Amino acid sequence: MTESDDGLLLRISPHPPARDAGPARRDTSGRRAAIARAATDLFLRQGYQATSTEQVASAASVSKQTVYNQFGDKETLFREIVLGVTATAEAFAADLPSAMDGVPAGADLDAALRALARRYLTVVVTPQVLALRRLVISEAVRFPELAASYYERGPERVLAALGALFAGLGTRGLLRVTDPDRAAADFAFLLLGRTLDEGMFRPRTIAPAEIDAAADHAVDVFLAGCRS
Amino acid sequence: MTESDDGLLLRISPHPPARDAGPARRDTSGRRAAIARAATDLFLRQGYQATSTEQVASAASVSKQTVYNQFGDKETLFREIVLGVTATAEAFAADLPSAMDGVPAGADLDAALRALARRYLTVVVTPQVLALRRLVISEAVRFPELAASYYERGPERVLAALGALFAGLGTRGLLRVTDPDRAAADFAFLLLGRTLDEGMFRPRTIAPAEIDAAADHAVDVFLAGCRS
DNA sequence: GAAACAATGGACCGGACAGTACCGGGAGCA
DNA sequence: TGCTCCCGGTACTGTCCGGTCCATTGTTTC
Repeated sequence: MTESDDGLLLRISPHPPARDAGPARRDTSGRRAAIARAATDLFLRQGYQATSTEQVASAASVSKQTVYNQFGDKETLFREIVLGVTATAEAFAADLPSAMDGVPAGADLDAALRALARRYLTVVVTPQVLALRRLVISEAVRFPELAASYYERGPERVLAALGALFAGLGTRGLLRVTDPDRAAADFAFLLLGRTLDEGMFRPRTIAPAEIDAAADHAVDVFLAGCRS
Repeated sequence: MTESDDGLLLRISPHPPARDAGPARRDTSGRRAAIARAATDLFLRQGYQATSTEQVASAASVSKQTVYNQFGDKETLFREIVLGVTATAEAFAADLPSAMDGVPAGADLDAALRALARRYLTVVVTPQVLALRRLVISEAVRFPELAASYYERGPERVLAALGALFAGLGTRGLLRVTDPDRAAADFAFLLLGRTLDEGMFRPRTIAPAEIDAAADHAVDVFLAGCRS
């Protein structure tokens, strides 16, 4: 609670869903955002069960009643927080397909893939992303529909975008791909698998050099299988 | 609580650590094992926080006091359960290196790798293994040393055994490997990545045909990179 | 057969926490 | 400026759960 890392994009809707009619009487949206920020920080660091609504309230410099007025109950708050943070992954997935539109020749494909791999891995091993994964997995039993929604909007959407990307490279003759979706999964898990898996159990900081090495290696192995 | 799937190996020590001196007065080990079985089932299905010691006791047809006499407190019980189930993975890892000692020629390498991949994937997507992973990840914040221990004895040990296997195949000239550990991670995550990742968020049963297809594909891609 | 001993089991305690009731005070309106 | 409405803060309630206490029972030994 001493410091909160605000490097995290928040997509919490600034208006409470119930009372959008009528003029805002007070500084409602500011408080709501403050609660969302505090809750995001606490949930990601401590998990759902371990954070009490009182903790959220005091971290947001707000009373507990305000939290309940804004979000209804703890489960709703949690859902909004998780979906809000998940939006970050959606934004990344949306950028992926366009990332390699400009690749002209086969020689540059290598470099472009390496750059893409580096960007991808860098985002995924972010402490916030790892913490979100841990959080969603932790509550997958209690909130199965939330876990499914996260997977769909996050990892699966990224895989789909990657598949579309590879399909495009295939039709342009730059890559020999029979099944773009499988190729996407191969690429993704060659790249992320080890780091992501270890990151679930042993939090540690990944050095940039390590990221570069992993990205280069993944691209090497991947291209060995489907260079055209 | 209606039924407990007992397909899970349990390696809980049948004797309480404190009183191994003196003759056992009652049916101590039986009760201890029953508690361990019930706790394993409940922890894997519901998680640590959501299962109360009373639930464990009643599922084991035993009183709460007996649980506390046998295991001290809830945290100790949890640690023993997790380490006990983890022993399953250790047993698998111990079998891996010897799995391919008898591979004679290069033609059979393909088939042997496919069989290995199929066995590996089949074990890892077991509901019990997935549940254990989810459980350990869930409590990684509260029990960091347990998470580290699980990772070390489970996934990391399997990767090390796989690395040793590939190193052996390399020296025998059957495979072209520069870095056996990296090759092991590549193989493992090509094979498991997608299924394992999805399994964390969306519990579903994996059809045997799906396992075969994934195993064959993983071996294809892997061998494309390091066939000698 | 009896006494001693230890584990057992049901009742119990203290704390934590989600959610609520009620009152004070500030914002809009006349 | 005064009135009204509604939001927010404090204090509270009911519940659940981890852990403990003590009477009881079954076992072992003499």
